[in-house]
Amino acid sequence: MATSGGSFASPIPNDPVHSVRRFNRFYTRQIGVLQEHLLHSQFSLTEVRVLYELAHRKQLTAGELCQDLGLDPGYLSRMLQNFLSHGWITTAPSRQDRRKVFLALTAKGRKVLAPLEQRSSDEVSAILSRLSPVQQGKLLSAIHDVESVLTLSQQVSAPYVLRPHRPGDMGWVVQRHGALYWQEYGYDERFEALVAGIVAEFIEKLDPARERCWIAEKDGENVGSVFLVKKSQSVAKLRLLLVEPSARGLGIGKRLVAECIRFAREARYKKIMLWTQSELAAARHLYQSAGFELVAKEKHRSWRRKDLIAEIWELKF
Amino acid sequence: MATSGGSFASPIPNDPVHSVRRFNRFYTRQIGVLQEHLLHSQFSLTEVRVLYELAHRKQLTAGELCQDLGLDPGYLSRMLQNFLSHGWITTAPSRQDRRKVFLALTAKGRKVLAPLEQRSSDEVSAILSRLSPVQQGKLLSAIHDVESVLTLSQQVSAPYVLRPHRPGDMGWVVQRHGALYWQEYGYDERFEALVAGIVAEFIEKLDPARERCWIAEKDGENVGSVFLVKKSQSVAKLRLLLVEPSARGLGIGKRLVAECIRFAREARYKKIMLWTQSELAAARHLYQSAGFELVAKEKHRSWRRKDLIAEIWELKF
DNA sequence: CCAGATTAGTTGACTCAGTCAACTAATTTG
DNA sequence: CAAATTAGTTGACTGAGTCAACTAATCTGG
Repeated sequence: MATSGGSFASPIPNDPVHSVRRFNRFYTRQIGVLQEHLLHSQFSLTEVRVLYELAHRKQLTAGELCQDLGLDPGYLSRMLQNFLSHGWITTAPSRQDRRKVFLALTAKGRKVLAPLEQRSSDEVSAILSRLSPVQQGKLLSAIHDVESVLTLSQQVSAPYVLRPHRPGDMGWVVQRHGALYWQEYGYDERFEALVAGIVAEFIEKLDPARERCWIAEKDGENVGSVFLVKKSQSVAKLRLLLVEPSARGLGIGKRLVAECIRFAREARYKKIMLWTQSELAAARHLYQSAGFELVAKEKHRSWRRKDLIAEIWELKF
Repeated sequence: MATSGGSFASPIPNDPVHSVRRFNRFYTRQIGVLQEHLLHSQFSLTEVRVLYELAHRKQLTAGELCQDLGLDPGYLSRMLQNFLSHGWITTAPSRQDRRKVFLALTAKGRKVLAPLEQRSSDEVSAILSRLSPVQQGKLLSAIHDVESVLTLSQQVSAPYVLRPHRPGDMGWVVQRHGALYWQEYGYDERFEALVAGIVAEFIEKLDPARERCWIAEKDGENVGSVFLVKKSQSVAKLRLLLVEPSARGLGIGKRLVAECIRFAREARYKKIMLWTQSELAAARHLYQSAGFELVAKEKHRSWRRKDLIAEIWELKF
């Protein structure tokens, strides 16, 4: 493995971020050295990754490869045709969906991959063999710790995705607004009816170029929503921001608001306005952080509540 | 960070090579995710690496950047000119060597780099903040272990390089052959004289297209040698293979022989032959492993030794 | 001391890994 | 059942990086 620059015996900074970033640079170099033999193979790194996946998974389609390896479909298509022409893979059309083909490595394909796999193993083996048993155990234990800590952390707080709305979401938005605002703030079913009217109008009059709904999804479940709707040609409205309690603290709300703002700018609105209640502290904080300004307040009695203060916030571009 | 596929709780294979390779794939994905923001910056990954080095080192030349980052000089040249035109770097010609220029990041350059550095730190910080203090400590301890084990291992067995001969090497070859063969096998100074004659003829009659000497160097010191010389148009001779005792066991001898063979093939010889003594067990094993075949043996008395058996080995292409 | 070799960096021409968009055929959806 | 969407293909292109020839400066050996 390539030697890292400078003496390792120098004092380790206490800053964990610095330590992790330095480790990342260090390990990038290790991986670079290990992969160097691939640069001298007949395959590019990406080709090796594709062959590797084909060797280790069954019933694989091109679409899945694109998804999992982050590849351009056109690029992969050409790569697979090249592999086919060399006889390294076979294709079998899916019976369920004749657009899809299942890909598999042939014996010949395994044969061309085998030396690369062997070489990769040999290089790691060489590294390990330079370590004493004690040092080797220390290394293996450490990489196991790194992997387990990070993997478990990711499982605990798996990332969420924002996606456009799809059938079923509107009902969910209405249902969850109704339930949560009742639970958390005591707003009665008239609030839920208001939400239902908002989403009905959104769907009935949707202008996709200038209006959108985002749903936050985590582990296959909806956990948040926000809408941007057109108030006028130059003014947009941000509505129905909601994050499930179980998904709070992950930055979902902030991200939903940011997406709204981004889209509104793209759509060349001059302003976003929104109507909220003074007691929705978390939401108000998000708006404030995003640059919205409070421009109006008004006391009102609604949804079986007698003490509400409505607020209007605006963000000018 | 991206979640790795499958459950981590599955039994860990006992094979250390497999574990390290899996960790390498895992960590490549982590690093890939961390670097993704760079893909959306105005800089390529390589540009960021160059800017980073300029930010953290002084008295840096283009040649040093090429050397340390493995960059093509022409490519770097254009990159640096681009940086210069944006005002991100300055150049100062060296007083000692007017071919060289010293490079430095300007305040403007630091300004464009700063958000990327900040973003990198923020991402690592986000990861760390998702960990409990206990888990964070575990991670930091583990990466420290990985880095220290591998770094110390590399310091102990820093890689060697093979390079062509340069002035001074011939004397070294003669001197070390003389000393080592006397120490290890009792060959007297007539052996050293033989070696001197071989290297003298090599230099005097060198045909660089078809003859070469390789010197193995480790930590700035010569630790091995081998020569390939022309016996006839179609036959090459491998001569003066030597590895210092302190550098044995690292595969240097194998590598020297392999380089000879590679070069001989390139030069379109049909055969390599060599003359060795039966008692040079390590060398004989290397030749055998490389495909050489023993074709002749002859007892002889030389160099104050009365019991030598000379052997002729050949490798046909 | 000087011609030839080597080095530091530049310029011209090129390769190819990967991107983007338009396409065809098949499937899904309202 | 028409329109929308999806899986994969094809055409055209970009730009990160390579290779070789170049200029100017330095080093080396005779």
